[in-house]
Formats: sequence, structure tokens, C-alpha cells
Amino acid sequence: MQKRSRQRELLLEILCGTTCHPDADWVFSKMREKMPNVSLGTVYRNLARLSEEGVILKLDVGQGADRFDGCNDPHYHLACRCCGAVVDVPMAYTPALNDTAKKESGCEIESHSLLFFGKCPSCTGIK
Amino acid sequence: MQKRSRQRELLLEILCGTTCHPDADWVFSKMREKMPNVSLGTVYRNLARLSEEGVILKLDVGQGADRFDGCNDPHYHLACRCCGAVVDVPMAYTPALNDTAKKESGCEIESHSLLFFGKCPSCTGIK
DNA sequence: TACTAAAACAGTAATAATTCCTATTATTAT
DNA sequence: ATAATAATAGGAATTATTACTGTTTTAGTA
Repeated sequence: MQKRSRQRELLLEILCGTTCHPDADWVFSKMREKMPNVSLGTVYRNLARLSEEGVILKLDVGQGADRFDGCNDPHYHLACRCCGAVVDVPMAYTPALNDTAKKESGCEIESHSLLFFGKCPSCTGIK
Repeated sequence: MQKRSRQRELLLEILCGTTCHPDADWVFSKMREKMPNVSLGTVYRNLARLSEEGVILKLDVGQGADRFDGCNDPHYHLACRCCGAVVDVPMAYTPALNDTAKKESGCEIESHSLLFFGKCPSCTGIK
């Protein structure tokens, strides 16, 4: 039987209160500000659980730690190669890509992830 | 000044001789069969170098070790959630996705990676 | 409110994947 | 052949994450 925990609720509040797509360590620091004894294991365990439940999204951006997104509508992201930021890309989510892949390959396709690499709004134009 | 090495040449020969999208450790084992003293550091260093040079592709499949592909034409992959295999998805590479993302976000987009999750041909139909 | 079962936690150890370091070896230009 | 330096082998170190264990918290029940 599933039980609530103050730790998980705080985690979700913090994650939903930012748009920075943080990693586990950032969430851990933020949680420590309000709950000084929370442990990193708890952060990882709850991030894993919430993403398995579909409450949050887990983003693998190809290098460094996994990032998480409190907004769970499927959508796409850009990883900035200048500053490392991960930002939302406001283009339509395209489930039809799954159908195309299925038709071409004959495989059962369940989902996809599309990640762009480039420069985020604040780095665009520099370097 | 860049120098050739027998290690790097063997690595490339092995990677181009398989379609299994192996990880560093698999490449290391195969190399050891022909070159028993090769070190894992050398494998990692050359995989990184060759992928930076664009000679091979580095694939991040969301869990476990990075995978590598000796075929460097941009193309898409499926990660099988049953057996862990990574297989090519024979659908057209779509650079237009970059243009769409650019138009919608105003960001500079350099590239994208599209990864499907589902079942590979040998696992399709089971479970 | 008190009691109990088990879910969740804190703190720590362990693991997996990868990178870094240093002395030695191999490659290439002369 | 010699010299300069790129690359290596082997191992240590780092990073991100997971696993373990004894304690605390939660929630159902009396």
C-alpha cells in the first residue's frame, strides 16, 4: 500500500516550481534548504518513482546527469552546447513519428524521444 | 600532429564489422581477442575521438553504457525494452525537424537525435 | 488516542561507466 | 638512426546512481 511522504511532496513542489529541468543534485540542494536531513537516496528514489508513474519526465540529455521535468505532457527539448541548459522546444509533439517508424521497421514502437542540440535563447548569437 | 595507431585501426575495423551497436566494453573484449594488452582507457579515448571527428556515431540510449555505431550517416535507432538491443530504424533522416524547431523556438539548432523505444524484430510479438 | 504493519527514510556502502594520470612505447619527420 | 611527440597500458580517481540496513513515518484499525 502506497503512502505519502513529505519528502516526495516537497520534491514535486520544487520540481514543478522551476522550468530549469534540473538534475537530482540540484533538487537535492533545494530540498535541503527546507528539509535539512533529506538524503540523496530519497531524491533519486522518488525521482525514479515519479517518472515511472508518469508524474514527471526524465530526460537523458546525452551527457552529465539525468534531468527531470515537472511538466509531464510529452514535448521536446533542446540541450544547449554552450551553457548546458535544457529548455523546452515549443513545437508540436508528433506521435505520428511512431507510426512511421513502425511502418518502416515492422517493430512495435511504444514511444520516442527527440532531443535537439544547439544554442539556448541566451546563448544564441554568441560564440 | 596526429599519428595513426594500430589500436584505433583495429577498433574501427571491429566497429564497422558489426551491426550490433556495441558499448565500449564489448569493443574492448573483441579487441582483446586480437590485441591482448589493449587497455580500456584506449578504447574509451578512441571511441570519443572518432565520434568527435564524425567517423563513428555515439548513441545515448537512456540507460546503461553509451553505444557506438560504425556507420556514420545520420539515422535513427530503436532501443528494445525487452532485450536491450539497439537496432537501426530504416526511416528517412529528417533534417527538416531542425528547421521546425528553429522556427518555433528561435534557437540555433545544430542537430537532433531521435530514439524510439519499443521491441526489436526478435522481441516483437512476445511478452 | 494507542497499536500495528509496512512504506519510506537517512546515512552509508557499493557499483557502473567513464575519465584522468604517469611512465613507457610507437609513430613519424628529419 | 635520432629526436620529438602522439598514443598507449595500467591503474587510480571521479561521477552518477543504486543497494543495503536500521530507524522513522504513515495510515489503517481498535
